Amino acid sequence: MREISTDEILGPLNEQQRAAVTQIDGPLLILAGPGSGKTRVITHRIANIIAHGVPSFNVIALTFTNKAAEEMRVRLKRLVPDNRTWTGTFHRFCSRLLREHASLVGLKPNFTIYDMGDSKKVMKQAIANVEVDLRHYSPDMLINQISNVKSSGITAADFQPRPGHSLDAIVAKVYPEYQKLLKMANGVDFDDLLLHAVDLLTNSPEIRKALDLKCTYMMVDEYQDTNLAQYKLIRLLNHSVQNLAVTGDPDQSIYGWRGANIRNILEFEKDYPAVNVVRLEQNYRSTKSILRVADQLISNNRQRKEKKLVTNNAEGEPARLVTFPSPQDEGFDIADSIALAVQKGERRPRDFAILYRANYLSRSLEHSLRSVGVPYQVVNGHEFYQRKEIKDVMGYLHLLNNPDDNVALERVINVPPRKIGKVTLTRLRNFAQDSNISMLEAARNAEQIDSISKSPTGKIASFVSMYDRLASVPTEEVELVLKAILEETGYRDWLTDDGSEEGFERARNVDELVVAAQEYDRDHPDPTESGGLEGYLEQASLVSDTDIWESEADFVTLMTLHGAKGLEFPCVYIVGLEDGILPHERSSGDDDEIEEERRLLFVGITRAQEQLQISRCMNRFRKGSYWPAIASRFLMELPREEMQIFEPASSHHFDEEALADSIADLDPWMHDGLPSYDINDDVGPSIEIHDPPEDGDGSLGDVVRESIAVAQSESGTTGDFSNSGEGATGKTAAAFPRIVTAAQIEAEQAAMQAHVRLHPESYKVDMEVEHPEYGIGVIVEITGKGTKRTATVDFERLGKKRFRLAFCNLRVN
DNA sequence: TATTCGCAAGTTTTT
DNA sequence: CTTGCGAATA
Repeated sequence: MREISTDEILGPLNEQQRAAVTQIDGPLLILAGPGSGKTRVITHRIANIIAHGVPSFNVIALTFTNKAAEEMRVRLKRLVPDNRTWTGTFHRFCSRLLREHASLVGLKPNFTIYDMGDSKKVMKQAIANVEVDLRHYSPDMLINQISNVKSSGITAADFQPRPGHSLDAIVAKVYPEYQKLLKMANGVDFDDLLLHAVDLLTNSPEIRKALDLKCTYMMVDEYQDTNLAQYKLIRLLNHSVQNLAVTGDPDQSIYGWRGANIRNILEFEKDYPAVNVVRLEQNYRSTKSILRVADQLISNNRQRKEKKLVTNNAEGEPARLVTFPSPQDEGFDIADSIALAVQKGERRPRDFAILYRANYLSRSLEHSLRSVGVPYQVVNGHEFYQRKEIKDVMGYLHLLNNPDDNVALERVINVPPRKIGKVTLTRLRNFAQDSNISMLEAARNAEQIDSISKSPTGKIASFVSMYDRLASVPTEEVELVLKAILEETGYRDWLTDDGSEEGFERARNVDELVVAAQEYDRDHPDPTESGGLEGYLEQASLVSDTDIWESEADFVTLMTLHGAKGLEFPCVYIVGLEDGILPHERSSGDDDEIEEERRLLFVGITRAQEQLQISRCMNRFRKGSYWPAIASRFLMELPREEMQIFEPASSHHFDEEALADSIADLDPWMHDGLPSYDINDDVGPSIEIHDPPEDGDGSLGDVVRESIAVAQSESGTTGDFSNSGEGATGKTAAAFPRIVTAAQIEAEQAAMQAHVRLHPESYKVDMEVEHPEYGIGVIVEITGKGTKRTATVDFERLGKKRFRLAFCNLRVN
């Protein structure tokens, strides 16, 4: 191993950072403000520990996201090229541990990790099985409650309902049943990964001790986000030796709703009395003015460890506080200003991030960015894996890897349709549960099940034999397994059978999955080292949304405030600062929850390096129509006197009722990404915030696209991230963000020019129109208005059909 | 008994 | 818009 010089490790550090890095033994609490070089401290500290003779494989670093783990791994490798330090997420750590000792917690090593949707199905089944009265609670509330119990490290056997607590009483019944079903399916949910690991280490002292001795130096990142189960896990692994260093920032604790316990960090000093506390307060990220905004906001929180934020960075521009009439204005204004900055050559798309409280808020922003021609990526990780076609194909993979996976079997047994229906399935399920075998096993013996009549038996038998043919395919290369599935089941052909555009879209997604599998195989050639089917499935289950973010590519980033934690951008827009959105209406209960929402905004603000704009709208689309929106209370907690404030001009002829009407009529247009006409025109001019771009001569978009093309070709050569090591995230995950490239936008616009879809009022009788399915026809009658405006079209081949013009896909040549 | 169609309801954050 | 659920239909 190469000798690392002390200079190399300590040189680039400030005094506080150095204090954290040079402490090797004993407990250490690093309170790290945003942008304070936390990752640098962790990696340099590990390097220092190794430099002092500790074998690198005795050091382990736990993070929350794969992205953070990956970054740590890469940066550590730069300092200590051939280290064998394990870096990864809690969940991955536990998953590894459980696969090794599965039988000790009643699992088999090939267990399935269920996502939320699948867990929900199991939960519904459990609820049905125990016949509880759910009149006063929804399944979602129950899922939540059980998740909370699990996050506290309480197993089904240990659970004690509080007397007189009706939800607890239900949990006491459903929780054990839910666990029973999971166990039968050889599956775990996310909470189980932690819970079972804690269970394992608690009940197997030898394993606990061995692991404790192996992990002699432990680092935990984002400690403020740990829940009780994670806390227990950490304690179990720091029993014999307490060389534990945790980093965190109570002001950035934003996962309380998930069971994260801010107490863990606030009381770390009580848990480990010998602790040394280091504060990293020097900020290297943001301008002074941005930092003051963050500081003043967070000072409204009572539950916190007082912490200063100081920086030597420039004063910078004042932050901007803007009020827009509507989300359309908000979107177009942001898109325009980004396009302008890119056009002038001041910025590149990747310098910008637009952050919001909830995913649905990205819609109008996407629409605007498209119209203006700015490439963007929406970081919404599970979206891809949540698609039906992807879940179906993954279902087959899961069933092959884990034949007990009943959820997967129920998902795929009749997809594509094999004429095996609900009733048959229920009988199969009941038989399996009664005989304590898997549903696949039950299917093998279908002819012995009295309740199942003759005709479905044959269908089931042919499904089973198809499964057996697939099961004979070697699982070392995921790509081959995937292709065999598509071939054998005819799934892909079934998608495109009806010739619809949607079908082709789905088939493309499936193809993308095959490409991802290819890449996975390439990056994980060794089946024993997380390669092969099992490794692939595990990784697919444990990717999160920020993991999927492409930092190298030149796109504007759209993501939730939660997703943005740990990242930084030169220019940040935070949108939707409205009561009910931020703070969110479903969390505006007590002070604690308001404080968490405030921290969420604090996280958003502190992502910004140079420019920050916070905005809100006076109207927001909710429950089918536009409603006046109230400004977020947080806006009054900002240092308004030093910010640039923009309100709509008073002369602006703004008629709320007319706006609501006009936009309600237009709503279908908002979602479908077809900017046939500019909603702005109906609303009136947007407020003047900066110089409006030159009138529409089309040159703006072109210039933007051109500079984007250049940027992309540059990043293509420089941005090759050669990730060796374990490659937890790897490129597989990187293939899935919803990216809209300049080329795509161009193609779309070209297509739109060829076939133009019109405003509902613009269609006239006798017009010739084209429909994607029915072909060419002539409008013979038009009635109604607004969204009810309906045309009757006489098609050459199929005769007359009626269409609601606002929704249909009729185009004029 | 499976499939398809129509209608109603609903949209926080995520490992 | 999307998803899920129930009723009609083949």
